[in-house]
Amino acid sequence: MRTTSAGTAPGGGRSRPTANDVAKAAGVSRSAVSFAFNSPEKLSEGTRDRILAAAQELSYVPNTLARMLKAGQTQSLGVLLPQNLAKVLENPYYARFLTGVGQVCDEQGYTLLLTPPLRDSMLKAIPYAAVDGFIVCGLEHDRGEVAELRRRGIPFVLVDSSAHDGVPSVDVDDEGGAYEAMRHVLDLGHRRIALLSIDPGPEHAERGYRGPLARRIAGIIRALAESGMGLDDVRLTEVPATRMDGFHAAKSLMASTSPTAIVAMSDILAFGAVDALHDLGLNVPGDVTVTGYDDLPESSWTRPRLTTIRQAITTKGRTAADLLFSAIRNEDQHPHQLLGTHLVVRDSSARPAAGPGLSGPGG
Amino acid sequence: MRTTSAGTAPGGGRSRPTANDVAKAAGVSRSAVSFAFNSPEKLSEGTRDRILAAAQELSYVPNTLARMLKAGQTQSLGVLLPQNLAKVLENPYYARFLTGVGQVCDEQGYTLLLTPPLRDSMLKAIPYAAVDGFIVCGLEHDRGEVAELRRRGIPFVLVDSSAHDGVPSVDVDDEGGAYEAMRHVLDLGHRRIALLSIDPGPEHAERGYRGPLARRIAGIIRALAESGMGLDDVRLTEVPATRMDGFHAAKSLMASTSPTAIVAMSDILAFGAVDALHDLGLNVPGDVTVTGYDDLPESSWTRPRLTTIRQAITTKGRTAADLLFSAIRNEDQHPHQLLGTHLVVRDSSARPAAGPGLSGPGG
DNA sequence: ACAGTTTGCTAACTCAAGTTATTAATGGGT
DNA sequence: ACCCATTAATAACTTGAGTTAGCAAACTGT
Repeated sequence: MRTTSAGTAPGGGRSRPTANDVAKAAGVSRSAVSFAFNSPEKLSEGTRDRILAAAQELSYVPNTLARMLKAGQTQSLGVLLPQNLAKVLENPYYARFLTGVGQVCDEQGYTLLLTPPLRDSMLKAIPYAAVDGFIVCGLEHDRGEVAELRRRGIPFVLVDSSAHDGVPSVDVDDEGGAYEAMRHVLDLGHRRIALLSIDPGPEHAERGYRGPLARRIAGIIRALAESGMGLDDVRLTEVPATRMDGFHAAKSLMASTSPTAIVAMSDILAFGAVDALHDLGLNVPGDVTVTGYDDLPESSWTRPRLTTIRQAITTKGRTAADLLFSAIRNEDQHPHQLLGTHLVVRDSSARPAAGPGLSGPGG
Repeated sequence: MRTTSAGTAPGGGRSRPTANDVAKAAGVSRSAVSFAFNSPEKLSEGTRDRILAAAQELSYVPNTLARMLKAGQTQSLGVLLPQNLAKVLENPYYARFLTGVGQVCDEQGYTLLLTPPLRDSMLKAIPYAAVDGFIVCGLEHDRGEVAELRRRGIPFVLVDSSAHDGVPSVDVDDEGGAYEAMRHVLDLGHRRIALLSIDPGPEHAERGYRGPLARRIAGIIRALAESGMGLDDVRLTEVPATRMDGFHAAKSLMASTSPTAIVAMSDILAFGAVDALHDLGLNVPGDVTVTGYDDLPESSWTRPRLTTIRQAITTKGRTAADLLFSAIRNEDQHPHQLLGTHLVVRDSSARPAAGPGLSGPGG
């Protein structure tokens, strides 16, 4: 006994009426029913009205899946995500990225299907997504997912991977961005520096840094090298990219090495760090310099306004979606897009209080 | 001439291989191919391996839509939205709501389909969403969309509507929340009050306030009435719920009536108002009291920390999704859920500077 | 050696549509 | 009255799969 709000059909039929039921009710063939909806000019006015009346009576609506199957398209765009929906949706970075994707979907009249890993596997999630194309987030080109998408013949675009031949992708100049951030802090004269970075996940041990994080670390190393330093000369902490983790990491950082500057690989982490420093009664940037990465909208609202690396996250989403749509339409287009980054100096960075005095670039 | 990355099939076939192609290649019937994947025990080891080998060779994968059609389920949950994807995704309120929905989807192994209006019509969007159920946001029960969902026999849950018989819904005690916010400001002694409210949209003229906004206004009126005031005694401004709009509205508000308190119907608007007041060199709450509505996470990070009305947005999303899943599973459950609200007093509200001195509750 | 069971596979049906080829009935022209 | 062109509707095919019923061959028991 189901107590669903359904069951309006006077015939008392259990399941939804199909075109067949309408055909029977109107005394015509099933083809005629289809014509009544899709090519009304092929039927006489009388028959058409009779069919539509019967459809109305039975409250018939064509089945969405069947129509998609026949049409060969879903009017839906998929985003293959590396994390759970809850994690992704509470992350402002993804909010902005998806906004960009959403802008294009809005223009094209497409829906947006968020596809998180199924039982911790992105690969397993793919067969459950009925979409015309995928935007794949944070995945290397040599992963099985790419092969799977190839076999399926579904158009796709990689985001935040490394540019690779034959695989369309949208990337950001992470190396340059991280370089600029570290260069800025070094140029200000800081030498006791903490690097607040993002946890590379369990695969890191076997594979090393991958994707954007690998490029950022490379940029950091380049900047340090220019000042005669190496990664070993900075205090490296890796935590998940949440405000809370940034908060706690900054606290334990201050308790141990007490750096004069904290270079965070994400604005969220930087916000948490600023919170922690305020909590300790320290002034930013008077006592400690903090820099972020991403330039989220919040970064210009916080006090002090955050010095950070601007990457056009929304543009990245838009570009990826544009690329994907031209792939879906089979248009030829340059498959790689590289987006720039640049330093935005605001109020959270300054020279160290009692610094060694040596400044000037090009150390 | 297509230059897609597809086309691995040695046969040179244009489209993706089907189970039929595999059957031909392996010299068996199509049924056998299906069995090889879904009930391997029904086939002899040799045949099964031969089929799987052929499938591998042709890089065959079962079609997602066809499987969904036959199975009668999509493993996907839909959210029917009243606004464009871009607008929704950049709105922190929705970010939190969808996080709640996402939590449940993660547990259930479901994907999440965001369905914005198609050509400005939520109704037209419904047929293009292949989902097992819908969460419908910000819609009254008497709208055509509800009827359409009924005809389709798709389970659904309304959110932010008004509780109504037979239509499952999740609602928040908006009347009580708005009452508390205004009560708090009145109790502090404020009498020159501005109400910074959300633009009710184009339908407002013919229909009046609807949904949560109607209830909030009602709560405001109740609180005012207790102090012998009416809506006419406060300055009412209605703008879209963005930080920028809050900023500009507060500026023009201060230029005209110069209220001692701004009661905002959304935290976002309150943030913008605080920005504007700081910009004018005014102190919050010293010169002007500001209260918000929603209690977004940001509200406890801003300086001053925002006095606001807490509504459990994430819980609302979770509850809606839970309700929807039990509807999908045909379990009987109480179809209405009402979530409470409560005042969170932080640092953005205080007695007016040179106020009339009269205080005490129960005015 | 023959009846009875088991194994292994396929034909035919199902999900629910859209589309092409074909037939039956009508209308017009000579 | 007969031929042709047009119209109106249907049968049959297509999208791509999963599932039941049933048939042939091989195997078992007496």
